Amino acid sequence: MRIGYPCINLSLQCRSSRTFRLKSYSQELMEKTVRDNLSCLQEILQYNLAHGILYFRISSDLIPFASHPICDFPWQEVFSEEFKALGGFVKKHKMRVTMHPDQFILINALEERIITNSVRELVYHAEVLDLLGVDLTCKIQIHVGGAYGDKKRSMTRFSQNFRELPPAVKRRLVVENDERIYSVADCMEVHRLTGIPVVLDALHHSANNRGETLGEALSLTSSTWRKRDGLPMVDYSSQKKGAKIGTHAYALDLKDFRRFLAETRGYDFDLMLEVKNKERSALRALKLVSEIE
DNA sequence: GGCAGTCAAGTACGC
DNA sequence: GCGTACTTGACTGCC
Repeated sequence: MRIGYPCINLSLQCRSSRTFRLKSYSQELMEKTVRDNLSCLQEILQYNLAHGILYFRISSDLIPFASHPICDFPWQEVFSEEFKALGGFVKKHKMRVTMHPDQFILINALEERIITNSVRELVYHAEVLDLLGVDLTCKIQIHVGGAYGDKKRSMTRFSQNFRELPPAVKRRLVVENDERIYSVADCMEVHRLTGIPVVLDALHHSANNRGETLGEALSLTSSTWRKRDGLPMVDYSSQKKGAKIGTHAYALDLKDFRRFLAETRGYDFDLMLEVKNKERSALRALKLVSEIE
């Protein structure tokens, strides 16, 4: 099991997700921002290696406005060497990097415009991973999307639109269960229709399920990962006490995490800790896991 | 320097 | 049909 955290390292001063307002766009600002973001990503990966963290989610803001029509900056060519070096580092140390485009990415939308924009954004994500030169275990994780009043038809639309996606996106795309609409069982149906692997989000599962235990859900989702997809991906976060179900806690709740480990014993997977204090919780989780083993 | 409002993008829901 | 909540970190304007 590799343990990771998303996008930001709070122990470091730099951020790999610096952006700017659309109104401020210029090629110069774009170049500087991307250069700084890539340099910070290098710092983060070095920090991770030094601390035994081999799993990391790269921020979608690495290249701001990459899929926006305003972007006329050939970042792919300008920074190809930087990407190659970063990817070489990832591969050399057997790390896994993934990406998670946000809620606006909907390939089952009703409006053609939304699908077009989503595909552009997915192509950008695939470009980043391809430029790094990392293998197909490095995934792009999205949710199934909206229900639009008819979940079944919306799932069918997902699978139909999935078939039309560029191969570079298709081979990296995975779906994650969400806390309101698409449960693990729904994602399994999407898997049946498309063949794509399912990421299990443990907290979402606790809020939205059909009675499966966590272990049963993990057994189901694990079966969707082929050898070339790598180990199954699992997202875990502690529920913030007293807050709405699904709200991420500030720090890892060790008691809850122990229970999670007990419930998932016997399965191997890579674990993404979606906790606000980021790498600090990842380090505590690593320590706990090594003590148990 | 600090704070509050706002930011490319969407859906769901209540009125 | 319209406004608002959802979630999140960072930018931006204002004091």
